[in-house]
Amino acid sequence: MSDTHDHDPGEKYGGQLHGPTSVRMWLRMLSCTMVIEKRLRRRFIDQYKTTLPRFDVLAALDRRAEGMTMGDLSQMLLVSNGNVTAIVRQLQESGFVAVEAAEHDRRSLIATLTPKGTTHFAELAVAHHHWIEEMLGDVPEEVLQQLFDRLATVKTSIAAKGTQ
Amino acid sequence: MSDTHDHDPGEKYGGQLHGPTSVRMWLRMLSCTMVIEKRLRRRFIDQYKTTLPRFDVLAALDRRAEGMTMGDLSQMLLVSNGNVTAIVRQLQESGFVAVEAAEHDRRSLIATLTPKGTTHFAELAVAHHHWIEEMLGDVPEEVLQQLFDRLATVKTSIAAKGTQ
DNA sequence: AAATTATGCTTTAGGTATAAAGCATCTTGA
DNA sequence: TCAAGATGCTTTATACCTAAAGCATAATTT
Repeated sequence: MSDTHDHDPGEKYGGQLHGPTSVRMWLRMLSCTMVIEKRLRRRFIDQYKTTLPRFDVLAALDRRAEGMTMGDLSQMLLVSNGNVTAIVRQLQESGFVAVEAAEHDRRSLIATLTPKGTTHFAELAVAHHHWIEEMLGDVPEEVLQQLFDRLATVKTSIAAKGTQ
Repeated sequence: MSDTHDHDPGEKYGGQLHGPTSVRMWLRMLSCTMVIEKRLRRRFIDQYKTTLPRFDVLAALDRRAEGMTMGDLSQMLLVSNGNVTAIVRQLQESGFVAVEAAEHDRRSLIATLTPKGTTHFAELAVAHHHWIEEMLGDVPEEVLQQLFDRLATVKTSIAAKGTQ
C-alpha cells in the first residue's frame, strides 16, 4: 500500500496568514505546484510506466527535429549533466531516442527522437494535457490568463536576480 | 565545480506559445517554482549547511508548540512516512528536535522543537523570508496579491479533483 | 476475550538527483 | 607547435525520496 499522501495539505507550514505578501504567495504557489507535480508523476508511472523527467526530455527533443546536445538538454531542463546522461541512456535503451556524435565537435553528442519516440511522445503529450486541463478544470479561463500574465512578472524578477 | 544550471531556462519545453491556457499557465508556474526552489536549496546548503526538507519540518514544528506526530508531519509536508523518519532523526541528532512517545497511543511519536531548535529555526526563517523577498523584489505588491488570490482558485480546483 | 483488521512508524530496496572528479577533445596563446 | 586551460560529457559517491514490507500497538468483530 502507498505510504505517500496526496490530498490538500493547506499551505505548507499550515495556511500561513501572516508575513509579507511575497512569502505568502510563494508558499501558496509552491503548494499548488507540488500537488500537481506529484499527481502527474504518479499518473505517468501508473498509466505509462514512465517518469516526468523522461517526458521532459522527449518534449524538449520533440520541439527540435534537428536534435539537441546533452548540454542543451541539461540547460533547458535545469538538471545536471550526469542526470541527462542517465535519462537519455534509458530512452535510448527503450528505442525512443537516438544519439550520435556531433560532426563539428567530437566531444558533443546529439540526441534526436526516433520515429518510435515521436509516436510515443505524442501519446504521452495528449495524456499530459488532458490531466492538466482536468486538474485546472474549475479555474476560469480568465483567471488562468491572468495568472499566466502575472507570472511573467515573477519570471522576470527572478531572472533579474541572477543565479548567485 | 558545480554541474547544475541555474539561470533563466524559459519555459520548460521552450517558451511554449501554443496549447490551452491551462497548460501554458502550468508550465510557467512550474518553471518559476523550480527556479526559486533550487536557489533556496542551494542557499540553505551553502549558508547554513541544512536542507529545505529539514527547514520544512522545523517550520511545521515551530507553529505547534505542543508538537506533532510523525504522521502529522508526513501529511502536512506531503512526504512519505519513511522520509519523515529520516529527517526527524537528523534533526534529533543535531539537537533541534526532541521525540517522545505519545501518552494516549504508544505507537505514536511526538516531535517537538528544543529551545536550541527554536533559536535555529528563527535564524533560518529570517534568511528564508529575506531570500524570497529579494527574488520577488521586482514584482509589485499588487501583482503578488493578485497572484495569491487567483492561486486560491487553483488550490480549490485541484483539491476538488481529489487524489485519484 | 480471541481473532481480525486497522493504524503508526521504521526498515529496506530501488529509483533519481546532485556535486565533484575524471576523461577526451577543443581552443588559446606564447 | 605545444603547453595550458576551457569545454562536453560520463562516472562515482552521496543524499534523498518513494513504495512496499515488516513490526508493534489499537480498535473492532464475533
